[in-house]
Amino acid sequence: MSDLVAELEWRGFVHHTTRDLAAHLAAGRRTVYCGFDPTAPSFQVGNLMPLMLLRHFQLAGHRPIVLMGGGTGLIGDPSGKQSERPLLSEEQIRENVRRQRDQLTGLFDFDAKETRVLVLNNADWLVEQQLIAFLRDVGKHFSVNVMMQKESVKARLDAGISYTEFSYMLLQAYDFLHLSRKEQCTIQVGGSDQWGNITAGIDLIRRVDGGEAHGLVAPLFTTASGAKFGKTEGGAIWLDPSLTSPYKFYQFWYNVDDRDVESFLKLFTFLPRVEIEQWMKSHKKDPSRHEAQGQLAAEVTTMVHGKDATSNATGVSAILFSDFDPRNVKASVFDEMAKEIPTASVPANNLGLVDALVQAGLVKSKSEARRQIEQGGVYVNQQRVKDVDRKLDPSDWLAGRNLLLRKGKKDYALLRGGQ
RNA sequence: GGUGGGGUGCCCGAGUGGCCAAAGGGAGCAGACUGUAAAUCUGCCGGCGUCAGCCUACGAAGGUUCGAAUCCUUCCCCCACCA
Repeated sequence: MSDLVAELEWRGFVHHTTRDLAAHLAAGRRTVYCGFDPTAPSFQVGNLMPLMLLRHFQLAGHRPIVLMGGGTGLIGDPSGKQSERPLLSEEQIRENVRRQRDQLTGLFDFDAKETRVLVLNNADWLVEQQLIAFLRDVGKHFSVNVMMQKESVKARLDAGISYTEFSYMLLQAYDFLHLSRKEQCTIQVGGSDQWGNITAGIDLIRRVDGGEAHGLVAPLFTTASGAKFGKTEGGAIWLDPSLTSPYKFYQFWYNVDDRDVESFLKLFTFLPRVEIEQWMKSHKKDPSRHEAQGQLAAEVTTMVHGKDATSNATGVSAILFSDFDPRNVKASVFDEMAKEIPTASVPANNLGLVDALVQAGLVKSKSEARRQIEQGGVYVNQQRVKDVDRKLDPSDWLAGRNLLLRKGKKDYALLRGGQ
C-alpha cells in the first residue's frame, strides 16, 4: 500500500497534498473521508472523481468514509462559487441524501472486514449542535483574518458573502475533527477548491487535540475543449438512471474527445496501468475506431449501472449508429430501445411532426421544432423530413406501434402509438 | 452617511424617444466535412401562429408621450471613491 500516492499521481488525482501523506499512509491502515453536500437528488459524473479517489484508498487497504452533508448542505459551501446560493429546504436535503446514498452501493465494498466503507451524515452531529457551545469550542480557534485570506472567501469579497456561507468552513473543519475523534479518521480528500476547508480542519485538529491529519486534493478538471466536464446539451450527466438513462450515460463517455480519453481512463476506471497503455497505443494508431472511448464507456457504465445496462447500451448504440433501416427492426428490439432512449406515448392519428418533437422532448418549443425541420435536422424513421406541416400517418408506425424520431446527429426518441 | 457610476436576452456587452425581439462576442442547437472526433465553414438562436401578425421581455412599481430599453418619480440591488 506504500505506492498508493504514486499510483494516484500517475492517474492524475493529485493536485496537492500535505507534506508527509505518503509516509502516513505507508505506516498503516488509515481512515480517509470525503464529504458530499446533497445539493441535487443524484450524484453526477463530476462527483465520480472524489468517489473514485476514495475507492482507490479502499482498494489499497484503507478505510473510506463517505460523508453525506445533510447538515452542511443546509448552509451552502461558498468554495468555487461566485455568488450566494439560495438555501435548500430541509426536506429537500433529506430527500437528496436518501437518494444519493442508494447510489453508493455499486461503487464501494460494503462487506470487507477491515476496510468496509462507512457512510455517515453530518446532520447527525451538526443539526443538534448548540450555537454558544460551538462558538466557544470551535469558533475560538479560527481567526477571521486567516479566513479572509482563503480563496473561497477572498473570491467573494466583491460579490458579497453572507455570514451563513462564511461559516461553512468552520462546519467542515468541525466534521473533520469529529471524524478524527470518533472514527480515527486522519485524511480528507476532495476537489482542489476544498483545500482551504481541508486545511482548516487539519489546523483545528492540531490545535484542539494536538492530532495529526492530512489532506489530498484532486486537480480542477477541464476538458480539452475547455467545456465544463459533465455537462452536455441536456445538462448534467447524472448517475441516477431515471435522470440519465444508461444509454445516454454510455454515450457521454463514448463521445469523449480524443485528447481526453487517456486521462479519463486513468481517472474513471480501475484498469491497470499496462492495460490503459495498451488501449492508448491502439487508440493512437487509429483513433477513428473509438476503441479507447468504447472501453472507457463500457467500464464506467458497468461500474455505475451494471453489466446488463452496458450490454443494452452497446446494443442500442450499435443499432442506432449503424446504417440501419428501422423498417426491418423487430418489435422486441424497439422494446429494448424504449428502455434506453426517451420514449413518449402519443395518439396514433394525425399528429403533427412539430407536436411530436415537442412531446418527445427533443425540442423545447414548437418554434424550435419548426426551425429544426427547416434546417434539415429532423428525421422520421431515419428519413430526413423538411416539411413543417408533415403529419404522422399509419405507414410511419413500425412493428405496429413504434416510430423513431431523431434530431440532429445523435439525439433520438421513440414514439409509441399507432395500432 | 456623502459623491459618482451602474443593473439589458443563458453569460459578457452595445444601444440614450420610433428603423429594437434589441448590435457584437461567447455558449448552445442544426447543416456541410468527418471517425458517433477535433478544427473549420454556413445557418439558427423569447413564445404563439391560418406567417398577416399577436403576446412576453431591457432591476421593480408608477408616470410623461401617438410611441420608451431609452425621458420623469419612487423603491430595490451592485460597484468606485470619500467619510
